Amino acid sequence: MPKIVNHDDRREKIARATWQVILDKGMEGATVRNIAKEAGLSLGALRYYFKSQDELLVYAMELVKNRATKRITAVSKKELPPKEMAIEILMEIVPTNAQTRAEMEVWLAFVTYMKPRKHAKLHINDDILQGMEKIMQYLSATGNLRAELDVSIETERLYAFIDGLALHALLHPEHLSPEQIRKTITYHIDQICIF
Amino acid sequence: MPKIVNHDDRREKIARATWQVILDKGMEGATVRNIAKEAGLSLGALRYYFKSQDELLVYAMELVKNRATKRITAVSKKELPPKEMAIEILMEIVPTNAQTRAEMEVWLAFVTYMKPRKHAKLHINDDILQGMEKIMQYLSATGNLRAELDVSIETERLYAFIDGLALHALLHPEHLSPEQIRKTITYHIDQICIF
DNA sequence: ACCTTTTTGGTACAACTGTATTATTAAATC
DNA sequence: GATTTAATAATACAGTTGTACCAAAAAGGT
Repeated sequence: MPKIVNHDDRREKIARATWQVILDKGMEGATVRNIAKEAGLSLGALRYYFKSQDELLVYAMELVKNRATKRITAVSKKELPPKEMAIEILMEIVPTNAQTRAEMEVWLAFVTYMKPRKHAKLHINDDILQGMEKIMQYLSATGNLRAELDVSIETERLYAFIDGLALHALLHPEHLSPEQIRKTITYHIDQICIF
Repeated sequence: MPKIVNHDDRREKIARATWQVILDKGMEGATVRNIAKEAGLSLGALRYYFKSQDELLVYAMELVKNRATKRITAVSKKELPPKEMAIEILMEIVPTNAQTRAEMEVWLAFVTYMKPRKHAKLHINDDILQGMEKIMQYLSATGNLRAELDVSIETERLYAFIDGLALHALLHPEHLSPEQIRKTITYHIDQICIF
């Protein structure tokens, strides 16, 4: 059993370099050579940590997913009133800063890249949908949700609303400031809650 | 002034072949050779109609935009009650059939492809935003909109909601049937309108 | 018939792609 | 210190890319 010093750290560093290259040059620019150059490694070194390009891309995307999941669960751990809690979690999904914007940009590039390639299925959105269900359930259980609403459709509506907002924040960041995003999300929550 | 028989028709045919290739193999597969093969032309012939690949891609995307615009304006010409009119127009934006799904898939692939390439700006979303503004304005002018609502934020909300729904319909067509899409859209319109 | 212009197919080329292979260095284990 | 393994670098290769070029064909006008 050989002692491996920092194998996983290196893979993560390479994944980070991959994100940067995708941000700079798009999915087409995510070549093994560009990634190796960004990571400061040789082709051979890169190939040692990832046997193929596909393995590298999949790993990099799973890391994106894990990061987002971690951020969201961290927020959900905080002690907040139901409505504020919902708003904070939703704000964590919509890209508002360079960090989260980069994450979603990479994710979107990867999704459209993988779309015509059947074999690899993506389950990222399922997690977000589950999050929406949890939020609606939470608001309902704490008595904040207006009683006459259809929870099932409202979940779908919130899901679409948030992802659309995220898409717009990504494609037109100059037209949708973080303050406007928060205002719009708060508005929606207020509309489906009592008061 | 030489008589050109069907120059524009050929360019449109090539653009259509480009869409098909993007649908089949993604943006990475949209090579001049693949497109020429799909269109049944030689490399030289293709190059005669489009001096560069960029010119071809831009032309193909403008055609997508024109098609969508035409479909929507055609619906808006119909004589319908305000709420039904709004629903029909919104249904035209969300991809519900193979045709419109293909259009949006190509558009999304193109947008993410062009994102890191600064020079070319896309104005497609501006048109959709203007459409949302028109719908809200129309609902408001005909007295269907609930009075206490903030029209500005409601427009942004509708905009995000529809684009999110469109994104979901594209990425998870099995989870969002046309009937469900119509039901969700109708629900949203009902929520912001009187009755 | 001739000539001009449009349209096409074929080929060539330099650059880039993912992957494979090799030799060499650094590190760990005995 | 010896030896085994991890890690790196360099190079090679076959395939694909966008673009350029050119000769042949088709079409149109005179």
